[in-house]
Amino acid sequence: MILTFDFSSPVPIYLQIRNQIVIGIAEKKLMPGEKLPTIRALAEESGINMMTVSKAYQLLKQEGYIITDRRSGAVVADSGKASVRPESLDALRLYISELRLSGMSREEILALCARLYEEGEKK
Amino acid sequence: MILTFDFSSPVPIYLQIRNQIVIGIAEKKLMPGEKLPTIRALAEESGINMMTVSKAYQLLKQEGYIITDRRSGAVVADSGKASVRPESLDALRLYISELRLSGMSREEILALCARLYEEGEKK
Amino acid sequence: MILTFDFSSPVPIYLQIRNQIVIGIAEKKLMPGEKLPTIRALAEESGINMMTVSKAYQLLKQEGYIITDRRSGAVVADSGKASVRPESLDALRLYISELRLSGMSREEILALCARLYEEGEKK
Amino acid sequence: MILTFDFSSPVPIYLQIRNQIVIGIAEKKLMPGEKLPTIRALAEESGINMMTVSKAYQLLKQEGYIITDRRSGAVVADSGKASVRPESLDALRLYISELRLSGMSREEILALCARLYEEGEKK
DNA sequence: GTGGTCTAGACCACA
DNA sequence: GTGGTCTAGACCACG
Repeated sequence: MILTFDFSSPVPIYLQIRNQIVIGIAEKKLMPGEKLPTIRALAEESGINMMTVSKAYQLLKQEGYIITDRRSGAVVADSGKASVRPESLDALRLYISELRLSGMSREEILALCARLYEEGEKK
Repeated sequence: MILTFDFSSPVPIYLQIRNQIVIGIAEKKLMPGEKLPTIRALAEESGINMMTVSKAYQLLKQEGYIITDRRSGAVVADSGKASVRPESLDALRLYISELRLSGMSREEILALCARLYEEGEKK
Repeated sequence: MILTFDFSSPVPIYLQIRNQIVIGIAEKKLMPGEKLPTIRALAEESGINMMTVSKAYQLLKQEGYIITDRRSGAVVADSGKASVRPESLDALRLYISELRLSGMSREEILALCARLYEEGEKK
Repeated sequence: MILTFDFSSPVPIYLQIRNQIVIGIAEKKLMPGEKLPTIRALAEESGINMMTVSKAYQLLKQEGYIITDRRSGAVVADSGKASVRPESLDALRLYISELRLSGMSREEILALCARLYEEGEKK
């Protein structure tokens, strides 16, 4: 599990970390119960400040994606613990609208969604 | 077509305007060729700063969703003229990941996407 | 509304800020719609770092006690928007247990609770 | 008397132990004079470090909830021996504020407090 | 002007 | 060892 960053993106770094970990869990690159790197380790290997990594972890914890155990650091939570953010639904609606306006058909869009879904299944 | 704003959202106002207009076009509340309100009019009726509305219109124009005509102001462009933002794909992947982690099955997610797509078709 | 801090307390500063503002709202020293000091102003007058104050405000926002408006800073939200944290109930149970074990009777405890409640009513 | 732990809670483990024992005494699951498990036994059966359990017992002793006897280990002290922590009052004020802001009326709050009090009486 | 983000360093309690 | 907190300063996008 390697993280990559786009420092020129409007998406803040801590959210980029959070997003990649969420996708990693969904696509089973990170399994429930698996240990995440410690804040310090992740900060060091990625060159990101500890506070920033910490912010990402706190967000992930608050959303229910990970559990931070005082003794052993952070581990991936069991699936189904996280709840969908209402903004996610709005955003999904928006992106599907954009795809349609770019000329994609209903079938193409659904096929795309299915493909994205299956990205995590085949593993 | 009424615009609503969430001033406490992290999404900047100009993007909220842009997003609502894009969804409006996709869901056919705004038809190709239809005139949009002038910047001044929209700013006044919604209590938003003109600079902010202007920024939204510039973005919409640049993305190909609207065309600005010196005489008649801004009109909705023909469908298929807009280009998909490359971030959209990543975002779609992220949102599908979130839906899956909330416990939704492949079928439920695809049904949701289809429903979001059809929101604009039935009209 | 003057904030006071106990730097030797195990309760972190940002929580002390949050708690005092919550109490202030409940006891009507801060009314719905009222503007809170800006992060910078509060940081300066209290000698606390901006980031710490910011953390308190973000928590208050997330819990629904305040709304941060991109234009005018933070204002007190309407009452009834916030939801009780389950930990609060546990903590209440704990404190009532402690009061009882210190020898207070049922009536004394209820009178104390009533008094604390009315602290905000008489204003 | 079974102890449960939330390792992802900000409340340190030793306090979680202490709190559960205090509630247990108040709700008469632990009676004055009753023997508590030894530090070693409690540590083993719950998988907690002995140092941590010891810290909890020291705190309980210092607060007057238990008495440690060289021969018979730790026993529950007589009621009324414990002293109220001064922070308790502030905390109570805070929690009542939170309940009020969640929309509960004076009567509902007092009824809740009475119910929490009686939790231990009916036994 | 505002809030939001980030850095580089530090200290602390907990286990 | 871990995560949690705090500081002092900086930059940025937004409106």
